[in-house]
Amino acid sequence: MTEPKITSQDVARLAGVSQSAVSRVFTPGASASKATIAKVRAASEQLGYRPNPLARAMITGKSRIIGLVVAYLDNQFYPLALERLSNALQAKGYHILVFTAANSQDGIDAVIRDLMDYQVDGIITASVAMSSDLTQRCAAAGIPVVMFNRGQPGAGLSSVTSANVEGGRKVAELLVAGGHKRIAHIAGWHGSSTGRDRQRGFVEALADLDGELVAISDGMYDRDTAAKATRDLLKAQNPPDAIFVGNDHMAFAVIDVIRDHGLRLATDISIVGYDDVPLAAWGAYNLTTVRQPLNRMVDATVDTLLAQIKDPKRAPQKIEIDGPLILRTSARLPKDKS
Amino acid sequence: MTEPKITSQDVARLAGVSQSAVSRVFTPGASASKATIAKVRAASEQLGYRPNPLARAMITGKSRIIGLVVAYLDNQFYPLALERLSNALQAKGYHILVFTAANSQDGIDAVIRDLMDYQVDGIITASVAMSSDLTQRCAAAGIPVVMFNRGQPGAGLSSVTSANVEGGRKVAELLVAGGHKRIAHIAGWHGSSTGRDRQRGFVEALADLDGELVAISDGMYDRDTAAKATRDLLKAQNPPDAIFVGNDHMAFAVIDVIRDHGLRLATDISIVGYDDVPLAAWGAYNLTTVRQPLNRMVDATVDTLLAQIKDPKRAPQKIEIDGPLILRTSARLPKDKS
DNA sequence: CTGAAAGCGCTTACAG
DNA sequence: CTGAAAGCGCTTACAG
Repeated sequence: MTEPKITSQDVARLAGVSQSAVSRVFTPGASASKATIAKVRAASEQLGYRPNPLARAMITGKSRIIGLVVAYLDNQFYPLALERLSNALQAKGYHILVFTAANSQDGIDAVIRDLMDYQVDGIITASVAMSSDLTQRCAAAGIPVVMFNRGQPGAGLSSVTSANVEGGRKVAELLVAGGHKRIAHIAGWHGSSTGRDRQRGFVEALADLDGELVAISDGMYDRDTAAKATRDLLKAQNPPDAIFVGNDHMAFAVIDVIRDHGLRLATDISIVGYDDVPLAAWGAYNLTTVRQPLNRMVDATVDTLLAQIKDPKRAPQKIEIDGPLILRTSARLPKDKS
Repeated sequence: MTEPKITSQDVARLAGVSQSAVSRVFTPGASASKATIAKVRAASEQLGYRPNPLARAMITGKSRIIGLVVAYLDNQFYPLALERLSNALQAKGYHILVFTAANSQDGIDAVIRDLMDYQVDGIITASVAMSSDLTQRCAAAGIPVVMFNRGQPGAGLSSVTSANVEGGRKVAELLVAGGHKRIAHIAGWHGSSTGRDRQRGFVEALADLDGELVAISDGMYDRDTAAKATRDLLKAQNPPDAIFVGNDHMAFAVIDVIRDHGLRLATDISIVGYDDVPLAAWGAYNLTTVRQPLNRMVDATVDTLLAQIKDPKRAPQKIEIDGPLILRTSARLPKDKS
């Protein structure tokens, strides 16, 4: 019962024109007379013809497909990014081939190779790093890549992040101004530029301000790891009175543990996160955090990628977008602000 | 600087065989001698050849791409479903073309048409309904569709849901057994089978048990709508002592409002959700809810879809998977269970 | 502006 | 088992 596929041949026959004429009518920028256009449109309508994008892709080398590699979908930040990225790209007429990747280097490289086979016009990696080998292969294949929410040392790739060093610094300033004396940090994964940058800004600013940093550990962007780190901190003979947590997702786990111990937020211990995901604003957490301006980051990502697709010679861009500190109730405020 | 693409011609030349021989080596099931296979593999390795899936798709009509349409990414249930679905499909060698859809009928139909153009081998819609017109077109085009977490009256499409009617019933039984006297329901969107089924099971069971249903409203699967509905309920001269909320995502909003009003969960008012997303188990909410068995639902979805791709004449299946009530602390327990 | 023709990179009968 | 050839559904020089 499968309907036969309608091809440009069928349309040509019905419209009484050549197959190339049909193709031209559907190719933006190609020339065709009004009469031809009218005949072809009418015939297409009647038959329900739509050009086969696969055939088109094979010739032009442009698939209008963007590969999107994403991980950490349990952190609310990424589904939201995926949604916005997807909408923005769809609006520009692109389709999105999605890969969910565990964050192992082998897995990611295999995935990107697959993507390249499909002749994607560009690749966005969200929360994921690429090996420099692969980076070069993409460049060699002429496939632009932009990393979302992650940077990479060399100059090979475009990336869009928030101003993470600066963000870490803001948190240090807030905590010191709030009079905290024993400050700890449960960092984002050390394997990510994002985690390292936030930590660096935080630690440097703390040193500048003579704040006392009592402990640092790697939370791996993981709830359980962060929870365990928190329990360890609270077990100490002299527990911290503030913890800067590398992202909101971990900060929620930290808060759950804190409450479990009967401690009061802001009063006994202050918690600050990073991202400002929607959940951070919900009543149950009310998390003080640094906002990552998601919409602006997404726009920058899409703009950069499309610009590079349009002009393959365009140099990779490293874009950093500043985000504000959002004051809520999980951290004690400085006297003059409260 | 763009590298030229390696084709089967290049490999054939280097290996000293015909282009068809190269193709056969890469086509599972095609016959080739050991010697040929060895020569072709060696040459491919050396050149870094990988067959072009687009060209292959054009001939075979099988793209090994599955279209995935998803909405409501702010509800934690769906990103998780997306992740699992994506992983399961990737493991089977499929690629996933993702569309995020607002839940408007026009938008979804357009999206599915796009998907069909790309000759996807199958379509999964998550949390989204399809018009019967489109359903027929997919059938006519021979593209199997399975709806995830949503059913559809007619017999046209496969669907995988949890046992929603039964789930609603379980909640009614819990609430009545817990001695609640004024029970309200903030339902899932009436436009969704899922929302309607849960409500039906709940209302019917309540009637059977002589429970008093004081109010029903449509929460639209939306936080703000649910929050407003809750405020309205609490404003009444005689507010409810229990609310069954159509999914966890809305239940979190309901709980935020309840606490805002200084009410104690389970003591003053009981809240029950639906889904059992991870957040439901976190300390901040501890939500009593009906679990949707995500992994089993995903497995059933993938199995059904692949079976239908393999055998296009296979009849559509409507699969319902039972999920348990998860008792936490947001709802008062019956005496004998507490 | 328009048609005939070549070709994108493959798979698949068809002979041998 | 293997090669020559046709063809999937398009785009794009090339003439006219």
